[in-house]
Amino acid sequence: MADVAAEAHVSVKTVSRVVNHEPGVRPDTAERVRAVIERLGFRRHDGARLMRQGRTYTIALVVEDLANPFYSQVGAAVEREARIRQHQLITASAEGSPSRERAVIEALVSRRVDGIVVVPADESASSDAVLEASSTPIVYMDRPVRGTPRDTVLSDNHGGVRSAVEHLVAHGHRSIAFFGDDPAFWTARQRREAFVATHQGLGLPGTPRVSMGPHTPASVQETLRRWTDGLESVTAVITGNNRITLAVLLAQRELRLPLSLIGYDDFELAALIDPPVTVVHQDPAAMGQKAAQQLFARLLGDESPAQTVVMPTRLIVRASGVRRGVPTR
Amino acid sequence: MADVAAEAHVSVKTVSRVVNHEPGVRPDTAERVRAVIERLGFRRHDGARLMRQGRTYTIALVVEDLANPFYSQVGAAVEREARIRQHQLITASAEGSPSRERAVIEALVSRRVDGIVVVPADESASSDAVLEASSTPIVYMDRPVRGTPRDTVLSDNHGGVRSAVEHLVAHGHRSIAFFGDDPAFWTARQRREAFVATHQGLGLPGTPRVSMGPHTPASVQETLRRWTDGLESVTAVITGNNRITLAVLLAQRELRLPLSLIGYDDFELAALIDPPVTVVHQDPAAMGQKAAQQLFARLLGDESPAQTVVMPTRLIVRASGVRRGVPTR
DNA sequence: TTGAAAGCGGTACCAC
DNA sequence: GTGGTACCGCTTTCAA
Repeated sequence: MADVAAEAHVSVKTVSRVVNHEPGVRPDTAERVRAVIERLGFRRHDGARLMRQGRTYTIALVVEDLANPFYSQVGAAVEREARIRQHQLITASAEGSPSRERAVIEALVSRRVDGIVVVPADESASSDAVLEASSTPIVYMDRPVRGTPRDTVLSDNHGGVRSAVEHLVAHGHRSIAFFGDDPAFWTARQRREAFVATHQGLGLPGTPRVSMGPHTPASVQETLRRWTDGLESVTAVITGNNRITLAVLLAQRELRLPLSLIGYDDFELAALIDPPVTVVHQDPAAMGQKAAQQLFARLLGDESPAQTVVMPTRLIVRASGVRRGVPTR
Repeated sequence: MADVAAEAHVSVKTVSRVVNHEPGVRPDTAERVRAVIERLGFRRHDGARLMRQGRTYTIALVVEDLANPFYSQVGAAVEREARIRQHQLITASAEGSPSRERAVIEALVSRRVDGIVVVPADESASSDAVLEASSTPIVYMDRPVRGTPRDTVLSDNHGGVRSAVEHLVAHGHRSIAFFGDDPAFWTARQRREAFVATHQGLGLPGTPRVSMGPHTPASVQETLRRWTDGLESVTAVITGNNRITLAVLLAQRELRLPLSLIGYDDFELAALIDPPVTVVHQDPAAMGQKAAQQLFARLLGDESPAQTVVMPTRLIVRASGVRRGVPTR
């Protein structure tokens, strides 16, 4: 900028005015400056500018794994909200490790990102102190953290599972089982609780049959065999996520079990499986958008108390939820 | 930092030394400084530091759409390489628009990112001048650009299609058709050319049957009907990407056509479709990793001529490639 | 071992 | 309209 100023015989301040389209520069001066800028190939150094202004116009997204479709959809939505507002998005994976998450967040705070959206690795809010000290706005997604209330965007796990159970019951199922993910995950526990509560609430017979992860293809098969081997055979299964849906589909095919099935999370070819798979759809894009909007509201000065938003799920009815008769034994 | 210095009765330079673990500070001085840092909750401002050092320890990835599984896998791989090297990753979507891509890249250059990996929206290298002027290293992915040679990481489109055709021929197919994507895309044209070339190279009878996009479900059905209606009915189809594979599967089911099929790009439940779908697998993670490694090599001073790397594809054989008999008419 | 001062590349503030 | 200068928060350089 100093070079441009010298070359155009004006002060740096005037160059700055031209670059930033500030008023109060004579058109011919501005034109002369612009010509020099063009000739020298000058570009404003945003780092310097932002340092002076104290804002980086950058937000960050911290997730477990960017390649996971759920997170990548969240990422796309957050990036979009950022771009609309002339912000950049830094994405970082914590690979499910709280310590790595903490390190990542500390690095982001050191960079003075304006705000962070994070899908926390656990409920410990391990970087709370750092964030508190730096007063960097943060929005949690998908899972809440303990301690001070924070802005949080969750999915309606309870409602999602309930809609699945009700759909199956409406189609005549009375013996429904649940395959959940590792109970180390908050969402997995939520869905399990929702299943048990709905099971009891609807007065279904017997004790709710539940199998929590981590699962292996072998363990899924074994469990399915057990559940379908006997007088009170299970007639329908609800899964706790995508991966488990896949495992159950495979096991079911292997064992030739005509079980009904409702998966958690939609997947691209759900309509092409035979029968097409009915699923509980969480809307990751909507969740990401909501989280970003909440974050930007804070950046714009919203000082209201931290709020938790629960996003609705939607049951996408295909065909796998209808009664398929008693399993062959 | 000035605050810390004042509080610890040392100069800012000494604080700087402590923060950066530079030698030449007496242990007790360092300890005193550390105590103050702790008490004041001081964090080094990386923006200021990086400005002084002239490097941002940040790279960027520009793609069409982060939610697309191909790109999100690339993104995860690039982020991983960045994280390993203590860099941050800024991700940006250009939504397939060359002008938006240009704007995004200009913003990144203004931020002085150390380097950029980009999946270009078209072949025009629209931001070439900007990048050239700023001498920001860039690595192109998936598609080449015209003009000055640049570091580029491509997938072996020709080999991928050839392996598909050969697989079908090995299973007795002689009448094979190709559903490509919009020829506006370089990869779509590559794959079409590869199909035609292989078709002729293997001496298959007749003119290669090819339908290029953009496709709609209706157009795909119509084309399939035409291709299977007559004496020289097509017995196998190769698709140009994921989306088209899906469209063909749907149309095929609708029309009850027992066509063999090989899809381009693997997808999660390919093994669960009936019959399980054989696909040409490009390895997006490997491509992203390679591109990032190439970029970091440049950042470390590699001055060798621009190179183009072609990553191999892999045919994942399931069952949809075998002969399924003459279509019902 | 420690510190003073210049400077990175801009912007804020105020004078002219 | 335009310019001078302090300053953002840190590192670099060099002197003490």
